Amino acid sequence: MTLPHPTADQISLANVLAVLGDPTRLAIVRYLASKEGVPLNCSRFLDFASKTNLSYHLAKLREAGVTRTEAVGTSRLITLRRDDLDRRFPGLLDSVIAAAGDDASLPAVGGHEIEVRA
Amino acid sequence: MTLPHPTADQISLANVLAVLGDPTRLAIVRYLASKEGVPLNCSRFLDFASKTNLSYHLAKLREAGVTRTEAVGTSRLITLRRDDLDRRFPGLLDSVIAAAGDDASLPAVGGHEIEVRA
DNA sequence: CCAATTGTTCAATAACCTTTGAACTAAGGA
DNA sequence: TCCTTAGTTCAAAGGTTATTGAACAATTGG
Repeated sequence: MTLPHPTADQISLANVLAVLGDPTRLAIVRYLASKEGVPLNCSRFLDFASKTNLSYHLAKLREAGVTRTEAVGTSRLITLRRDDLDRRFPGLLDSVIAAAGDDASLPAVGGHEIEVRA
Repeated sequence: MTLPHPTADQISLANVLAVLGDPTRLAIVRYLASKEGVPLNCSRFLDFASKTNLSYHLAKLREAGVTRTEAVGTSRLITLRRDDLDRRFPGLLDSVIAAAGDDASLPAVGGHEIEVRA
């Protein structure tokens, strides 16, 4: 893990909410949740924003403590920090994901066929 | 009810999260939750911001569908839209309020002694 | 080594957010 | 009627956010 992440207790509720309060980032988180356990690289999110813009949004998610980003080769493997978020804010992530799943204003979670190769 | 409110299904998740992602508004919501059932007027929130600024934040909360504001005389009576929020985003409000209660970075919920007179 | 792939950084821009004080409206009481 | 109380509106300032394209760095495969 090369990139800077907050520790679990540095994660602030207001910050997490603010970061999730953006449609692009909410779509990213929903997509991560739909593939939970599988680390996804940035290119998996290109439906939601341009490459440059993804770099920005993924950094916001990481800095807020919502995601963990691991550098592997030229890739960044991204996962939800479910354990830390659940410990810190029980039930929050689940209710956000469930609500996002019902939200028609968000782009649908697409089905790329190829997962990241381990 | 004079002031404009979104209907329950106009309430957007991203917007609710964005609006709650501000420490002042989070403190207001937490305070409302701590007195749930009791309509509070604006002056009850003067610990959190100036009068002018409260007007701004309370409008944001109302426009996002988080609170309901009723004009009574020169007062505005403010309540949480728990029913609508729970129907739309089950569990969200409770987990936010619970998390906010544990968050040391937010101002404590103070105990004014006098409730609004019915 | 060369080229392609992955993603970051930078500067610029436009939009939006928060906060302020001064001026305002509207209702209620003396 | 006059004053007070409760909140709103306005314009301005300063800050942050989201988005873009061009340029960059780093790893990997041929």
